[in-house]
Amino acid sequence: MANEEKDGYTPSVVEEKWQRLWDERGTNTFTREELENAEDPFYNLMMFPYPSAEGLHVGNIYAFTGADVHGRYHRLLGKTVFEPMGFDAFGIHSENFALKIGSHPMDLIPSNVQNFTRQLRRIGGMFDWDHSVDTTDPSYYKWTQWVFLQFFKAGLAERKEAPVNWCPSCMTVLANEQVVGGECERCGTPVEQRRIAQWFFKITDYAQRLLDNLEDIDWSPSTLKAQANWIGRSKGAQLHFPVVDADGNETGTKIEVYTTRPDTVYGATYMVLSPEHPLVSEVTDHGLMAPVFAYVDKAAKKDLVARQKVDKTKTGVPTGGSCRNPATGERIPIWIADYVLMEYGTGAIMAVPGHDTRDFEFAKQFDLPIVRVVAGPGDDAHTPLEEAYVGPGSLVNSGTFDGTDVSDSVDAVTAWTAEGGWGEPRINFRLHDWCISRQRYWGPPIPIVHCEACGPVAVPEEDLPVILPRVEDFKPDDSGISPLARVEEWYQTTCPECGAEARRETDVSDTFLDSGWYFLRYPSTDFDDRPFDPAITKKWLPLNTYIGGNEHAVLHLMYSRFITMVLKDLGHIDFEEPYQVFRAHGLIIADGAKMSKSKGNVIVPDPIIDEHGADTFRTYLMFLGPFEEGGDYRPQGIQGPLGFLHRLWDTVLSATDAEADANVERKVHQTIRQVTAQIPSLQYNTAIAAMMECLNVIRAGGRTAALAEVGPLIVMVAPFAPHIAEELWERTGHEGSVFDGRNWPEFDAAKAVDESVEVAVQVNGKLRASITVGKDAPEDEVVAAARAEENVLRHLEGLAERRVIHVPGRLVNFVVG
RNA sequence: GCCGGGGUGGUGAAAUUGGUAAACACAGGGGACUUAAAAUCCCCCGCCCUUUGGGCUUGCGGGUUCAAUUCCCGCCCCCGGCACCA
Repeated sequence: MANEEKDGYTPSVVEEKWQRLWDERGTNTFTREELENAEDPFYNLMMFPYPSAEGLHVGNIYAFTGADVHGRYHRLLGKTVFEPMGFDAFGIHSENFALKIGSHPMDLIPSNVQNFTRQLRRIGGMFDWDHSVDTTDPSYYKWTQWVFLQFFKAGLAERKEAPVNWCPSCMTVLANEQVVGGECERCGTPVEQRRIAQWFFKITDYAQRLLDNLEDIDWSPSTLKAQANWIGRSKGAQLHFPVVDADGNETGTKIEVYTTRPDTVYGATYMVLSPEHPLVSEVTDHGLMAPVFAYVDKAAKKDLVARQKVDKTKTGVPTGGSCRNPATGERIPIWIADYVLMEYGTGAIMAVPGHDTRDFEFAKQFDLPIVRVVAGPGDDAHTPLEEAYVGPGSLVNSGTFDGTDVSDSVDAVTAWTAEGGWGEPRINFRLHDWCISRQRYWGPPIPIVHCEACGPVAVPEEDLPVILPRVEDFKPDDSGISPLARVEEWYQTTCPECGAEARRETDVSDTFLDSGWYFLRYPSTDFDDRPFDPAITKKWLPLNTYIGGNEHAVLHLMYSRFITMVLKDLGHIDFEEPYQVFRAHGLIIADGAKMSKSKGNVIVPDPIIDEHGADTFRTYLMFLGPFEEGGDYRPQGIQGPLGFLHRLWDTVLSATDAEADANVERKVHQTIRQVTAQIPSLQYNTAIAAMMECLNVIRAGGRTAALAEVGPLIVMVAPFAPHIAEELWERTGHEGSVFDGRNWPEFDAAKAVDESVEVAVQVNGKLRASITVGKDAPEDEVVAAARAEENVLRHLEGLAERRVIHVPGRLVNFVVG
């Protein structure tokens, strides 16, 4: 073996032995009965990977190892820790990769999964391979389709038109990633928007609950913040602006606008409709139809990526039509501009250029009137505006509201608009309904049949799964929208309700639907007649810990929370938040950047494991920085943990049966205290440092250790280096696995107490000496000892002592002057 | 622009949330043991000076305090996410 060492520690031999024994003994896997009867269940999950052709890189291993350490620690506390692993293998990634290399995803995925599995076994993860999932397996996506049907039957899945990127040359829908500089990545034709019917899940119905529940779950603060921002609740008012004709008479039509600043309504000097707004043609003057529709057309031609880009200059056209501002009674013009989005609010705004930066910019561009209605400190009603003023102040030029502080003005003005019958309070969310349709091949078919007479009809549950057929030509091409729409023998069917000829839905569902419920499936993979068994689900869920990357802080975590909530409302489960505890891990940095294929700095784990072994590699990854922050991967750094494990091996195998030395024992118990406190809070780097320090004390001066001294270290190192821990556990006379039973060392506070402490002595805050005193020495004794130090005396000499500060066990500070 | 996270030796990083800044480790230097090498053990390792001592030092500038990496105010820079959300 390449890594054989003189001390007899050969990682590859030890690791192969224990990985084989774990498999043989079923150490990491549970039977259905074990899951049903577990006494102290602990469900420890990490986000499952997408099985790429490249295999796992060091960044993936880092995440999985950190989660595995957490799981193994709880196992050592005696819990039944369920730690499954699976594969999120559907989606555009796999599809595009298969297209690129001229292969088929149905051929690629199995070998990728096999390679991932091999790598995951090699790093010694405590994965229950008897309860794995692969989202592309019909036995899994059968239930993904079942989830869809529950939503459909509950009225939470609806079909509506939505814009997609459309390549007019290829006649196909493009994902945002396939639009390069506004052009189709394949043929270079400019991409436009097209509205097609798609399936949506009504997540917006749950927006408030998704927001409120954030209060009660234990997640990384940054993730909570990201979720709250994504939901984007804002409080304001919906106001109705009457449209007026050329003579100033109301036509009866009203334009609805949403605003978070109803208090600035006196400053609304024009209106803007989004190009897609239904009232565009109604408000436009006959003479201006041509330019207005040219503009609307141009906006539609922009692809969705370009449309969202913030341009320096705003564009727009006047309609010639106008509204009356109900606050001022003045007539104001109506414009069309694509800086107003149809998807948010009402698709129309009242423009307040004085106090909104975008409106200000637009007003300057088109020379529209700007009125000040908020006066900041030092301003009056006539102070000119050089830019939009959005700060605090009081209302001016606002009728009876003049002088009202802006902080109380929103509610006051909203109430006034409601009294006048032209407004009401309104809460808005930026969260949009979840479009789950994909006009693609590599996903689970949406289990719907379209019947001319009955409309969209659910495929009966007993007919699931709707199998994704093997289609050799799954490339999006010029024959239609979705690849499945070309497979006539597949989509032709009969209506489950009336029996007439009908057509299957040819869109597949979003990958986030696959990953939206997978945590429910793992404990129940022993059942093929139900998505999740009620008894097992009750025992094992919600999850105890979920660990994953912050790149999923929004979408995956939001969608899976939403699905869980709906399943609870439909009576399938009895909890609504799947992840009690979520922790985001940090990123591994290589050559100053996040590891990624495009940056070319990917580090492959296999050669490192070949050279040093999985235990050393794991320990190094956990040592190189705080787990939640990530850190720099430096190849040389592995020497530290490598030497540590070798020294541990040597120390344990040469240990005697002698009594533990009192000083060493104190260090050991201090270490137990620290490691026990730090592992649950994922402070792995300092926990490992503490163990290194402890071993240094045990070995100081080359002394021979007593087994009683090193014993606890074998167990404490086990979450990080499980193989060597097993081997040393066995060689020190234990039977079976260190992970069976509650083997975590007990902390004895009495044994950890230092008899004497070192106290810093300062004069005016500057360190002048350091003294050693008994741990409970009274203050006057400590101060006297401090004062007696020669170097302290010199600094006190001739100066008046004003104060003495004594922090027991830490310092004495003489304040003189 | 907004929201998060950061900025500490040659390097990765620590600091009990206001109490001796730099634990642990990498790299580097010196020594012991050894025929030799590896392994192991010991010592040095922020900067500067007039070196049994003294001064300076946690991105920059102020402040509070006996005491600030930690708290407050004002800046600069880096990383991640969102981005015309009215």
